[in-house]
Amino acid sequence: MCRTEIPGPVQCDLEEVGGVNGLNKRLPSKKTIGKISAIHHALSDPVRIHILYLLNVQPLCVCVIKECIGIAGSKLSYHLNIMKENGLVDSEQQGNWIIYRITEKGKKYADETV
Amino acid sequence: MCRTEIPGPVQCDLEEVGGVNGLNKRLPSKKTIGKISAIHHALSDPVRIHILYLLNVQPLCVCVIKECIGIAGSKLSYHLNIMKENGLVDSEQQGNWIIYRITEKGKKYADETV
DNA sequence: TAAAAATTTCAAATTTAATTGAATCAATTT
DNA sequence: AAATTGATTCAATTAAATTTGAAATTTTTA
Repeated sequence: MCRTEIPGPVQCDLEEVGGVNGLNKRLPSKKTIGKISAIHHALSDPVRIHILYLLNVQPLCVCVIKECIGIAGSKLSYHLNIMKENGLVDSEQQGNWIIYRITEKGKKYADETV
Repeated sequence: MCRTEIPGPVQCDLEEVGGVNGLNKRLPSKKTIGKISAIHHALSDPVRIHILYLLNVQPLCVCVIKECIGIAGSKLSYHLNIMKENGLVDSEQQGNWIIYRITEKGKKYADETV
């Protein structure tokens, strides 16, 4: 890694932890890291956060979400789908409409402070 | 919004909340929504989650992070910078090295369950 | 069963993010 | 002060995500 010595405190802590190998053992698996980044990716767009907070108030059909946000239907579908794939929302057909609702998982993220 | 009527339960809840206007008033501001999506974007890459968990164990210089993750220096710099801009980590120069540490804000995200 | 409405799907175009390697910068050592 | 090392910056490239509008799908109504 570094040819010469690395800084004292970092060095000490690192030894205590078992060096680079020991450090790596303390980390989540590659798979887990992938899942974590994926859920954050699903939340990384303002449109999707907007939808999340809307559905945190009450379940809504697509046409009302569309009216609230003011975007094209195809665009809305695209974002709803990403949220659904990541378990933030789910949907149910009711007659001519499809009602989207926030999931328990989604709620976890709808209450965070910035 | 919808030409005919919207589904009963959605309709009722929506009226209670003050219609689309009332609903919109319950949401965070555009600015807040932007901040929330930005922080999630900073966490939306596996490399950055990897770094976050590394630094959650202990502060590290760039060369050790590089060794743990196994990526090019310029790539690492790019990701560290995004994390820093979003307040997940900060850094301090110590002689020839730059030590990165997780922030309080960063810690909040390093303990979440998937 | 044809027409209409709500929503989704698809392919193309656009935008944004990430990667790469060379060059640069800053601190340190000789 | 020149050479070395750790780290960042930059411009070019590649890759991924988002947007767009038209077409298709599903359900309901006439």
